[in-house]
Amino acid sequence: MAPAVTDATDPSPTSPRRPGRPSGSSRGPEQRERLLDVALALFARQGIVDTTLGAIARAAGYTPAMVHYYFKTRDQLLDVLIDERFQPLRVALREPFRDHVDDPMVAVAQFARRLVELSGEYPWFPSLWVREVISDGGLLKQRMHERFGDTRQKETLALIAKWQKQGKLNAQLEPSLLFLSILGLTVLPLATSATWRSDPARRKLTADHIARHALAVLQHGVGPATKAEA
Amino acid sequence: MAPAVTDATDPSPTSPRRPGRPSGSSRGPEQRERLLDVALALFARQGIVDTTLGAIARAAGYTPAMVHYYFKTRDQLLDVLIDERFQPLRVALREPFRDHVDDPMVAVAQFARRLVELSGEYPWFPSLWVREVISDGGLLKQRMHERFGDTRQKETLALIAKWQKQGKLNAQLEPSLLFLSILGLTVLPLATSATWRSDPARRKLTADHIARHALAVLQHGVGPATKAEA
Amino acid sequence: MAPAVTDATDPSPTSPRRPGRPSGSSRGPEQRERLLDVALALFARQGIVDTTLGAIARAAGYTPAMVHYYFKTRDQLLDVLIDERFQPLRVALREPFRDHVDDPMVAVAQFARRLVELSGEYPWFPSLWVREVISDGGLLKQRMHERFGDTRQKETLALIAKWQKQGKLNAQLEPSLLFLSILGLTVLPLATSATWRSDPARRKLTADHIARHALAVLQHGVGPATKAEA
Amino acid sequence: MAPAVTDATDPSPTSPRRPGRPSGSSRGPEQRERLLDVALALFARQGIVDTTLGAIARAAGYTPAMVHYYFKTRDQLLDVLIDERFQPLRVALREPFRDHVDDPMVAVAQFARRLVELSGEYPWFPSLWVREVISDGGLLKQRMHERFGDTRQKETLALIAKWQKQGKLNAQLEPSLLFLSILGLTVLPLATSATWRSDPARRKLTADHIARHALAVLQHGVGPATKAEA
DNA sequence: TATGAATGAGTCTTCATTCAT
DNA sequence: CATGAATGAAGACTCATTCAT
Repeated sequence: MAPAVTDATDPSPTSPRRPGRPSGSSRGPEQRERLLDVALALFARQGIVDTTLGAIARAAGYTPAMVHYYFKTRDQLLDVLIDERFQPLRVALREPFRDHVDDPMVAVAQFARRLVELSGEYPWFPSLWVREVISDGGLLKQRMHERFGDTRQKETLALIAKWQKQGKLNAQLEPSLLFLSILGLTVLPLATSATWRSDPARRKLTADHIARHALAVLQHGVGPATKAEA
Repeated sequence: MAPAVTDATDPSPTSPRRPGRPSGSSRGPEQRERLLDVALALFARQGIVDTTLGAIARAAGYTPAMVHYYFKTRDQLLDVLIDERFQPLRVALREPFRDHVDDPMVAVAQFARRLVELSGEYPWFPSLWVREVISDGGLLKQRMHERFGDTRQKETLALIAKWQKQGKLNAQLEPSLLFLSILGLTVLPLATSATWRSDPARRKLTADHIARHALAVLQHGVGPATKAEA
Repeated sequence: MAPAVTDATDPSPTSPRRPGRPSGSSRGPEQRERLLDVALALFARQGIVDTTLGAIARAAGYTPAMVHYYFKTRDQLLDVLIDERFQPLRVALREPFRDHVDDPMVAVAQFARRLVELSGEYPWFPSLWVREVISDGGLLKQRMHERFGDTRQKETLALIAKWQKQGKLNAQLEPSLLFLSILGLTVLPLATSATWRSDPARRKLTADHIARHALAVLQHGVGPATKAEA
Repeated sequence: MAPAVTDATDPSPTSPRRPGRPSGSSRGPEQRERLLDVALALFARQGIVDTTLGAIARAAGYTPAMVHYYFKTRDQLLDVLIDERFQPLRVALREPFRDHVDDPMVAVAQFARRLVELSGEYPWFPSLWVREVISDGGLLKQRMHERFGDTRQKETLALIAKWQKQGKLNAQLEPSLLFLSILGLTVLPLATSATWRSDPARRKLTADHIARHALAVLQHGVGPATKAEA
């Protein structure tokens, strides 16, 4: 048995050294990727706690033992998921605010749009984000915090405050809630969508509708258009 | 002893009859209430699936067997929770839109405020709502649907559309997303708050701040105040 | 009784008297008798091990605690059952062989008939006898042995042997199996009968048929009538 | 992957590969067989309901979890038992009546003998048959019915009636009770025998004695030999 | 006399995990 | 690489039993 001091904190998104074979070829273990895909899908559908390793294995056409072969423990599977699947999204989502430091409204709009886009590309994202990342007690919440604590948080808040002072953002906003609000207007509806199949009123809601709606609220609120905007 | 005979499906289409109770007072035994309280608290903190009956019992100072004494099965506990704790909130939340049929903005504002108030009064509400009611695969989602299917849904959507035509609501909104948006701006942040203790940037965020922020977004969007509103 | 929802499955034999008021009547421990009756009925239908004290109580319209009130433990209930319900039958069944010491065939016939009669009067008898008294591992087997070991067994066997020598009984018989054979031809079919409701071939089989059949076998075997008997 | 039968309910996206079994031999792992053997032995000795999976495991030298590994649930263990252990006996027992369609007395004799033989070979048979298959409420009764409903029943009864008309069988017999009678004369005594160790009168009763006795009754009844047969 | 409340002990079942092959 | 075999630990649920009232 291995030394068992499996440091879950190990942030090595790159070379996930497979024990034994030196892995000469570049042929990544596609099994591994497949398992990650399947895991994300099931986690998103049923919640993490409700998804057994056996279920993941079965859905992927493998044996439970194989899941352990690739991810020594259940915990490590989660860590890998965060490092290899969530982290990239996080990075991608930061861009709008980097590219438009002077025009927050543009940044906000792009951020919202990108959220919706990414959710289309990675269907597991909304559900997992809502249930397991932002929700209290979410299984990924603490983990993500540990892995990349919000280093830049203070700066970001300061930036938002500055925008408000400059009259570029609604001064009534709570800076620390800005991002969460955008998520709440985009990702939250998306996280509910699977059920929409059976809900006639929403059946035809596409990502586009959601994006449009979110932007409408973000840009004008729910009230009627004011004259200045008409 | 034997695995028992014929339990079969729960034959109580109506509210599970509370036997014994002299029926004078509707107050169940306080133990029962206590267990429900504790259950809600733990469910909200750790998620439903992660909370064993044993944990609930222990937290309440009893034995696991006693939980079964009051709620024959885990499933029935959930049902009771919905009927006795969630249902009342649902009813209370409908009022604003009943009382202000002609002024949707007032209704929206009151609805948002009430959400925040109720969340203060019932701290389990935001977390459970986000994780277990609106999230895909949430354990209460299907249950709540079964118990009170959204009868009035169509009418509500029609009403919203009417408001939009009357120029009382932002015409860009997706009617079916209106409520979810309000929830996303109020309940979602509240569902994240327990962790805020350790997040200095948000430590002082009170329910009031959240309410104010949500109203700000709902009334004006995140952009700067327009002249018409100044 | 537990506050939890009670199974609606139970088809209580008699009307489930709601307990409480002493009911005015001569009030012997009729409760006790009632419990014994119900216990026998359920034991016969589902087997002893499969029948919980709770089920007995419920079927009788009482609470489980009351069963303990009358019969301190489950074991004692069984003992009482043996003493008060089985023992009398045993005695009654001995008579034929006492009354016809000189004519075993008459005794046998009467014994068989009486078995069928008693089974009609005490419907629990065949089933319990087969499952719990003669079957290996039957819950009553050891108990009955302890309570009234077959004192007279040796004498009885000797008597049978004597009959055989006198040409009054088939000499090929194994004395120790005589009684069991008679039981096997009468009580065993009766113990199967409840199922017959759904078995068209046997639906109309009455106790009379069974008695007649058993006597036919006992008197002539299954072969065709020999000339001497014609 | 577990060898236990996978739930047909399982919605596994891909085909749930039944790995392992080389499919050449139909022999399952010997552990499985061993567990079945032990289960039968214990079921016969103590009754099915009284035998916990833990007891089976322990008696076989394994852990309870392993029983679940091979038989997903207690119920499935019973089903396997029926299919793999009872069914073969059933088939074997039919032969006599197939081979001697014209001479029922020969068939009956062979059937009785075979019952005794099989009981010697499979000591669990008599006890389980009496307690769990023919007894009302026996755990295997319904199961066996479901699995192989008595297709040929009607034909068999007709055949017996025919024999009676042809003077080949006692006309007084109830056709539907013929088989049960033979069982009652052979299997029933055998089902009692384990206890005979402690019963001096029966200690030396061998299967042979029982067979001889049963045949004696079946062929002549319990009465003395008639002249025609002398 | 009768019961509601409560529990300890035990059973079935699941699942992550290990390990020899 | 991959898996079948096996298990420890834990959870849901049941039930006989006790006890204060």
